[in-house]
Formats: sequence, C-alpha cells, structure tokens
Amino acid sequence: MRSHNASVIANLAFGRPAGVSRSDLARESGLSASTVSAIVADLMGAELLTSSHLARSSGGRPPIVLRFNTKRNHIIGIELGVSHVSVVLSDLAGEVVWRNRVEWYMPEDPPGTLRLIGALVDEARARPEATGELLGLGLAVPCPVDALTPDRLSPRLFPAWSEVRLAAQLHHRVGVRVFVDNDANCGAIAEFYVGAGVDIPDFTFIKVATGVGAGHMVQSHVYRGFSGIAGEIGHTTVDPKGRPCRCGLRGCLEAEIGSGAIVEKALEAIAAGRESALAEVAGLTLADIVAAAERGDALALELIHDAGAHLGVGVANLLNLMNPARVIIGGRLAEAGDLLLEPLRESLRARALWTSVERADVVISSLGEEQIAIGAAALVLRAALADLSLFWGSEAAVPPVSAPVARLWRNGGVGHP
Amino acid sequence: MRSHNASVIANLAFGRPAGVSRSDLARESGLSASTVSAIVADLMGAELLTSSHLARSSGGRPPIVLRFNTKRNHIIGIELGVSHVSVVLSDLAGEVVWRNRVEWYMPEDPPGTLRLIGALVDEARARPEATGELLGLGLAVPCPVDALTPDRLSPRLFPAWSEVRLAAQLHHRVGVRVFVDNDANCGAIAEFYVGAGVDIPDFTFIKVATGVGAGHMVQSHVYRGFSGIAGEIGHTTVDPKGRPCRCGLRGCLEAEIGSGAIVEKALEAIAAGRESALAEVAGLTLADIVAAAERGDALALELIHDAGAHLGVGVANLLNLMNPARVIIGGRLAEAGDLLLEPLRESLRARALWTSVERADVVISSLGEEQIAIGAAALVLRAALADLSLFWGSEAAVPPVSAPVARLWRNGGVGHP
DNA sequence: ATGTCTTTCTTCGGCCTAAGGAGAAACTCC
DNA sequence: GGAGTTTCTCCTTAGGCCGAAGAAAGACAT
Repeated sequence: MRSHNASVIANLAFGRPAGVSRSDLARESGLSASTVSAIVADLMGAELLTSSHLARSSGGRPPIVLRFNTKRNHIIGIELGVSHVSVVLSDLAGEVVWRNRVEWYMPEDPPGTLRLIGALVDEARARPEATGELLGLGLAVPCPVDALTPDRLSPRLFPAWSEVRLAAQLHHRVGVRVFVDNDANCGAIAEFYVGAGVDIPDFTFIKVATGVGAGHMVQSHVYRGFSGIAGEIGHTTVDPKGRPCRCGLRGCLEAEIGSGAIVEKALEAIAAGRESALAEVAGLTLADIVAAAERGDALALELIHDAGAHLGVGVANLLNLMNPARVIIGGRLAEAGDLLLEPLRESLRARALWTSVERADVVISSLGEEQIAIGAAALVLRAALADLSLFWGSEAAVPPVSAPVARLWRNGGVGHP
Repeated sequence: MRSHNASVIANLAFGRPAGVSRSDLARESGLSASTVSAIVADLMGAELLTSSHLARSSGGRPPIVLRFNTKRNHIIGIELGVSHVSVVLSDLAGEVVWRNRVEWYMPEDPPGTLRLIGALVDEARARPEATGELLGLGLAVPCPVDALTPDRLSPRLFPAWSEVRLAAQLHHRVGVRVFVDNDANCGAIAEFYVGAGVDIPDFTFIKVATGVGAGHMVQSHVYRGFSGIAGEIGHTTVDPKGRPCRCGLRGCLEAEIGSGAIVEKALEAIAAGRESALAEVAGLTLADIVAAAERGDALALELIHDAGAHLGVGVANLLNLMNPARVIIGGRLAEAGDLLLEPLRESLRARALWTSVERADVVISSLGEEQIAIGAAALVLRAALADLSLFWGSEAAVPPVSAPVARLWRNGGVGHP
C-alpha cells in the first residue's frame, strides 16, 4: 500500500521536471496532505526527491519546490541490432549523457557479442557522466520477445543464439538487473518517456528500417498480446498482389517498404533505364535514397512517396483496429520526414470518411539514431518507477525480468484484477 | 481498500460457480485467511454470497462451500439493432432466464423506440423469473460509442437521434443505472463472462452481420482506444481492388463479407446465369444463403467460402497487430459454422510462416441469437463486480455510465496508474 | 475406540498507514 | 499591522490486514 502510493508520488514528481509542491502532489494523487508529506519525507530520505528553492507565493505560504533527483542513478540502454550495437548512458530523466555505436554483425557470434556489450558497459560506467549507482541495464533486441522465454532470442531468426541466455549472462557479468524487450516496444517506451508519446496513454510506435515493427502503448502500458509478439505490423498485408515477402506471402508492409525492398525497387528502376543520381552510387542504401530525395531526385522521391502511401494503408488498418491517439514513425525511413509523411497522410485522407482515421495524428519521431537504445534505458526507468524497491538496492539477485509488471500486489491490498 | 478486496473476493466467487471455500479464496486472492473470513461475512450479510453444504474433507475439517448468489438480482440486457430490439432477462451468472425479440426499424423513430424499450423492460420485470431487485440496464447500440458523449448515438449514422439522450431517458423511465456500449464490445463482454472468452484475458470478438465490427478484450478489459472507437475492423482493407464500400473505399472487409455484399454477390451470380437453388428465393437474405450452403448448394458454398477467405485476411492482420489469444466469430454469418471456419483457417495457414498467426485459435461463438443482448446484461454485471457498491443500492441517481471503469481509487490507496 | 494429524475457519491483539484537524510557517493584500 | 491564504507538519483516530492461537470437524493409524 505505502509502497504503491510512494510509487504514485514518485511518478508524479518524475512527470514534473520543473518541480512540484507537496500540495500539488496531494491534489494530483488524491492522497491527503499529511500522507503526501510522509511519503515525500521517505523519498527525500532515499534521495529520490530533492527540495530546492521556494516558489512564488500565490497569496499564502510559498510552496517548497520538489524535484525528482535525476542524477541519483544512471542507466545504460543497449540496442542490439542485427548489424550494430548502440549504447546510451542516461540519467533518471531519460536524458542521454553519453553515447556510443559500434558496427557489429551479431547473428553468428554470441560470445563476441557478449564481450562487446560487456566492454561497452564498462566504458559507459567509467564515464564521469555516470553519476550515482548503475540502476540497471536495458536491452533492446531485434526480434520478438516471447513472454514464456524472455531471455532467448528467436531461434528461428538467430539459430546460433538458441542456447544463449543473454540477459542472464549480462546480469552475471555486470551485477545489476537486466530488462529485455523487443526493439519496437523499446521505441514506444522511449517515446512515452521522452518523446512524442509523453502523456499519451494510447499510441503506437512504428519502426521502419530493415524490418517493420510496431510497439503499442495501451493505457500507458506496453501491450504485448497473448504470447508477447503483438505489433508485427510488418507482416500485415497492404497489397495482396505486391512483392513477395520473406514470410512467404505477397505484399506484406515489410516487403514493400523495408529498406531492402526500397533499395531493390531503386535498383530495378535503374536497371530498367530510369534516370537518377542513384545510378552513380555504389552499394546503394536507404540512407542514400533518402538523401537523394531531399536533393530532389525524381526516382528517390517517387520511391519515398510510394513507401509513404503503402505505409498509409497499414496505418489506416491500425487506426481502424486499435484507434490509438497518435502514431509515431521512427527508424531509418522516418528520416525522410515530410517527404514520407505527406503521401502517408494523403493515403489516410483517402480513408477519412470513416471512423478514427479522420482524427489521425501521425508524426515522426524526433529522438534520432539512438531512439531504440533510449527506450532500452527507459525500460529500466519504467520498472523502477513502478516498483521503487529497485532503487533501494539489490535486495536479491533477482533474475532478469522482461515483460509483465506484476498485476497483483500483496500486503495491505491486492492489485487491480 | 476493503471495498476493493471485497470486489476481488466477489469476482473469485463469481468465477467459481461450483462453489469455493474460504481457504480457496485466501489462496487465490493472496489475502490472509482472517481477512477473507471477514470479507465473506460482509458479503454474506449482503446476501451476495451464500453458504450451502460442506464439501468432502481432504484429510481435515471439511470446507464450507460458498456460492455467488446468482438470484440476488436480475439484469436486463437490450440489444438495439437497426431493425430489431432483443431483450434478455438474466440472473447474476449471466444466465438467460427469459428473452424477447421484436422487429423494429429504429433509425427514424426515437420516441417510439423509447416506448418500445420501456414496454419490453416492464414486461421483463414482471416475469416471475425476475428474482430480487433489478440491478441495472445494459444497452448495446449499433454504432461506435464515443468516450466523450457516451449517451449519444452517432449523429452521422442516425441523424434523427442526434438530440436524444437515450440512456438518460431510460434511466429516468426505469429508475436504475443504464450502461451503454457498442454492440461488438458487448459481444466481447458476453464471451468473456459466459462464452468462449472465459478466463482469456486477451481476445477479440468479431461480429459479422450487416456490418462487421470487433470488440477487443485486452488484459480482461474492453479496449476502446483513444476516442472509444477501436475495433472498426470492417473498414480495414482486405483487397484494394475489391468492391466499393459505403465508406468510399474499395475492398473493405465489410464491403466484401457484410450481409449486403454477400447477398449482392449472389444476385449478381444468378443474374449472370449461375445455377443455384437461391434463384428461387424471393427477398434473398444471408440466412437463406447459409441454409442453402448447408444443403450443399454450390453457389452458396462458394459465397461462404469466399467470405471465410476474405475474413481470414482481416483476421491475419488482426493477429499480427494485436496477437490475441483467441478470435471469436459471431453474428449472422457465423451461423455457417465450419463452412466459414475452414476457408478462414486455410487463409490463415497460408500466412503461417510468420508470427502469431501460427498459434491462432479461431472459434465460432456459441451464444446464439441473443449474444449481443447477453453482453449488454454482462455490462451491468461487470460494472457491479468491479464496484460492489452498485449492489448495495442506489446511493444516488448517478447519471448513466458507459465506458471507463475508474482507474484511480481513493480511500486507502490509489489505483494502478 | 482413541489419539494424532490435517485442514478449515474464527477470534483477538498488534501494527501499518491513511485521514482529519489543529496549528505553525510564510507570504499577500488591504 | 492585521486578516486572509496557502503550504506544510504534528498528533490523534480509525480502518483494515496480518499473524498467532485456538476451535471445529473430519481422516487415519494403532
């Protein structure tokens, strides 16, 4: 009970980086002023809250400004991509204070990957920006995370990893709790804490890069579905007569707008004699195409435009099915910005006669290249804010957790069923 | 706090119609035996629980069997369809004890509709099966229910109703609380309490009749999305080159498998000279087509088969996006049973190389024609089980509620954020 | 038959913690 | 300078959960 209310207060304070007074907290939490005072005293004793100056009076005693102590701990977030590893060091506000990125092809070398991550973590911890204790390690992985076996990469996508328990080994190596989640879910969490999803309880984040995946926030929680693999928007059908997909079907969203597909389309067009600056580029990548589009290359523009239109179909289906308040687009393709958004919105407007599509609010993520790694860090932040005992220290070497925040709590009450 | 735990206990007892002992409740709720005893005493005092016989001993004192008193109150559930009104009288187990159905075209006559519903409610209350007090009225309406204006039918679909506050008027007329929700959401709730969704926290119910709509249960709660209109699966695209839809697009699921579309397809085929028993039928309806298919008529079989295949595309998209544990199909078309399910599953299997589709569990609802009305009744049951004070009586003429069960509770704790 | 053990349920005392009121602190406005 | 406000704290009260002890009722072994 007390710990739960303490968590509520901590969350409120976290959400008010400009500072809050005790009476604000009482109003917003619905708790009594005396209870709030007691909880604040506890949290200040634990150095989770600090009180600074007095605020301007509004006709009475001026309120004491409380702030969430964002420097009490640091967090390390790791994005494990198929061909790179990104690391961010963040404070408790989710602010990135240091970053690093290494190109690394991970599918076939688990031990090397583990060593690399270990070294990167050591490097991060040694930075002067790493204030306080390390609160935990967040890890974003490039495949669905199954609720039953959170600590195992998909054996189908990464056969070499099938026996590796990555999080457990990292836990052993680093000595702090490790939280794992899918990259798109991490993206959603990043947006929820420091991006375009702040204060929005229901939104969807779509990552469009090599693959296309979505992370859903539903009522301020990551929605994982029955077996933890919700969000596979990449394999929804947007054109039954479209390009073949690695999943065996035709016209999956990923087969149309994944980096590989767009590059292929470009190469096909060039081979067919189409004029374009892209013809000059050796080892064409999506980044090249986006850059060319920004310089006005007709073929590149057309490719991005088509991608936006296709994405619009998928987004329209998503809006109809789930009615999120906002859709946030991230990943490599999102760097095209308005060039992508314009045709996407147009494709949505064509469906605007009906339902939630017309209230659609589609934006591009502004968190940049480390977006997913930031989300991995926010994974830890989220867990700690939901269960403050993570702050009070290593009560036990609890095995790494991933998905579910416990829905039942004991001792003075049982949680929402 | 107490009231919340009482609700937990009541829910557990409700979920065990065969009876539970106090120590079972303690085990399953995580509360202490003494607390459970105290709560049970309260609930028995309020006649919500009754104790009957002793169960067989398992080597010690035999447990006292407690049962949820399903006859303490009755509930009336109303399905307001476009062309009919269904009423069910149910007990607190969601068991239908009386039913009635009237053909009635409702879009243009709000006052007449209100009178009709009033009369039906009076009739139901007068039945001897209506034991105890009337707990509340549940109302399923054939359009999205907006979270901001729950008590207003969609002005776009029902212009004549735009100024009518249906639930408020019913509340005034009948004197009990009225709960409103969309028909597909009611369908989902019906399945959750007495159908194929019992004990499944994440599933989707799809109603395929004139329109096609879905109701999502997410973590045992109805998911309504941002503006309360999630579940518009009828307007997801399953074939961009398909039939025109009333929404202005092509190949919406509803345009392919809604009753109207299937009947039209049948008429077109007959007009094109296709042989079929359907050619004899005047005023062809979907029911005729389903019946003919069951008798082996080739055209009818083909139509149902196509519908199943199209539905499969929509369901596959749903599975990929949301990964529910189960998909339950209801509505008129579902009466085709395996004739529909077979091609649907085949259509899914074609997508089975990837993700959640392969674990798909698709079934047909078995609740029959009153399914939606049962869900309307379950709406009341659900609200009362979540907030037992509804049982203790009319503390106030609270205005009719619809969507959200409060997510924050006071007095001894603040709810899950 | 009798005693022991097990399981279920109740009673009682203790403790945690939230609420409420009184009061102190610190400022504004008249 | 006084009245009024707003913020915060201290103290008392009370709700309600828990644990321990005990009572109830049967199984089972000797």
